Amino acid sequence: MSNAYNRPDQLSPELRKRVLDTARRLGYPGPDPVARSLRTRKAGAVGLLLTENLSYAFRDPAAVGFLEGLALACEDAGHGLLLIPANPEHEDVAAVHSAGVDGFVVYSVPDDDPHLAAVMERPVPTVICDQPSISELDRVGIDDATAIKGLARHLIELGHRKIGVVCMRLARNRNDGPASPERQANAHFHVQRARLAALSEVFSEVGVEWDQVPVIERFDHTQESGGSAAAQLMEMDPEVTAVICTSDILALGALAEMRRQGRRVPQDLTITGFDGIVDAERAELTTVRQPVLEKGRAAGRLLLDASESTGQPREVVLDTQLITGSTAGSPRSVEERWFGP
Amino acid sequence: MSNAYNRPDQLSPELRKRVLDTARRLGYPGPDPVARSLRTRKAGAVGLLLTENLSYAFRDPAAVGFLEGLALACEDAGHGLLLIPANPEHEDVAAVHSAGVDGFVVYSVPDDDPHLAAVMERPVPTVICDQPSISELDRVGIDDATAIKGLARHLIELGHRKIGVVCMRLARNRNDGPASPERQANAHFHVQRARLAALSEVFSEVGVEWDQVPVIERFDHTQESGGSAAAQLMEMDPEVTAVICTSDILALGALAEMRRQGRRVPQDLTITGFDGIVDAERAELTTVRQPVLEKGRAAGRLLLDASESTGQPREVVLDTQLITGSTAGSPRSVEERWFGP
DNA sequence: CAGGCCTACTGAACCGTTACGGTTCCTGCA
DNA sequence: TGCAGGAACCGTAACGGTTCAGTAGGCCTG
Repeated sequence: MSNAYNRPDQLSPELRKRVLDTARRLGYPGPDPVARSLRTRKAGAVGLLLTENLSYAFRDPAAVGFLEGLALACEDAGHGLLLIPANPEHEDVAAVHSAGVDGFVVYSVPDDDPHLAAVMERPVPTVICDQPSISELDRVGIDDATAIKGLARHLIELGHRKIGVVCMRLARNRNDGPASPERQANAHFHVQRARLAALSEVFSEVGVEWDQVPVIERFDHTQESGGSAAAQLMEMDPEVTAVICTSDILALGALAEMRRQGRRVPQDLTITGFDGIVDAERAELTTVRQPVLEKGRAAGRLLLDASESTGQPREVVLDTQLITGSTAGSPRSVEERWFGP
Repeated sequence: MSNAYNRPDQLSPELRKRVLDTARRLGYPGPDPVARSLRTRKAGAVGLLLTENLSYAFRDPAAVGFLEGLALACEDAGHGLLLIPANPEHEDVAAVHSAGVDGFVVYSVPDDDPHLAAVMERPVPTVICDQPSISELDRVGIDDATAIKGLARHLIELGHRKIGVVCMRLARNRNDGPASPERQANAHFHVQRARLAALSEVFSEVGVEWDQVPVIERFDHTQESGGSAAAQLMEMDPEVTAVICTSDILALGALAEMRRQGRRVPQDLTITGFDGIVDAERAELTTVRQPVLEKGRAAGRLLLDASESTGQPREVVLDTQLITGSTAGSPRSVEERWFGP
């Protein structure tokens, strides 16, 4: 029966025609993809898990770039891309359990996310991107420590010693405000943890005590969050000369808010970002560019590549690039800052 | 067996525990989603078909907005969103046949697309968005004619009579250049056809002969296309005082190219777009805003709403809004244009 | 002419789950 | 003690396609 559809060489043309004709006459809608999937154990789709509302994937430019790359890889392999609804509020893992996919790409979820646990229970290949650092799984990412160290050294060369940090959420529970050193060290988002640790390391080398460095955390990843976090930071510690943000979105928000408050950037205050999104380029933000599209594509390739025979988990580490824009400059002395040059 | 997983109320807690324990011991990975789909006749996912490379969905801001809205609706219903790879070059319909979904959303495909035909053969509900106008199917869109007529009347009031048009692809075959009236009338992209027809109607009312109006078509929907199309247009007919683009992307490209050529907008030339994307706002483009996110959400709702009992195909028409930016002004006389004011 | 082989086609088992009906067993009431 | 009724549990039949073994018939060869 289904031979007529899929294996034209296995039967004579006239029988095939007869079968197809009667099938049409009977209103047969063609082979059922689900039944085929069950039998062949192939779904022809890749599942994407990310720990935000689904629509977030389309709001964050970095995520959009990643998705574009992933879509590219899927397309090459003729696979579909299934966006899995994983609301971070509800711990409803059903969507992961009911996703008919040949593998998962996990993007930017905390290492204690129940959805991630559910994915790992599924007997399909999985590629982790950026966020959780799980040793047994294939992984695509950047060297966060090295990347942000380059940025930090740049600021140190410019003369900055009084710095502050604005970072993205560190754990699944909301904490909009200062993040204690413990919270930093125990962060469930590996990327944020690595960046903070690297900053701590580099600045310690030049005598900056990390406990004294204000780190403001924001749960929501929006420009508004960046703005309010920067405001909170400057209120807590007005002597800060440089605000390091762990994402461009936050940095752009901080930039706008600081300028709104009448501070000149970079004369009065240095602001830096991370990611290298298009809007950052437009704003001439000093930042670290990471190849988001390539990241997505690499993740897809890793997942769909059949030559995964090696039992060893594979790892792809992509290069980053320091972008010196116009939002970082030398700090002015305190007198200058208060009384003008 | 699977009762233990899905129907805890049907059996006693200790049996459930025993079953689950032995299941784990035997390495049972949990109920198979594909088999469940087959049995329950539900896939828990919505398929999205669009006639571009998959990654295009993430490059065009209007498409991204649409996707965000669609994702929102899917999320509410706990459904996944499956992006179906439908390469417009290959007529490979297999991806449509093998998509395990409960329904399709078709976005912006030509009405003679083989993938669309394949979707219609599948016995699942389908919602059309914007592009193909198929009478039997549910549909979400805007009133393209009315929307662009408002824009056209605005230009007419400003005094424009010598206009040119830059439009997106009109059919599946590539034609980068002038589009003949026949090609316009036979366009397989309903939206483009409707807009051109509406423009023709309105300008005819004020004595403009449509055959004389240059319409430049571009296959690729990029800013580069918009720029080169505008250049070609002005070369063909230097007396044109207003370039109407059928998308913001094209308009932004035209704007950049015309300014690069030294023309002042709007003093020397008026340029308008369509869609109302963020970049257009930033560029103060005169355009028509359409609610792309709402469109996606409406499509999702329509598809997932069980109350589709009425045999009648449903239709949602969303409102649009004329945005008067700073890229449209009164035309200068020919003398002024050549010799300065 | 008989035996063997190849082609065209048919039938049945299996993929893993859910739905449903049937059986057992226990409790409560007369 | 007998019986009704319900809760708990179990067995089995689909769901629809793929695959593979098996069969019939035709053709070639010794």
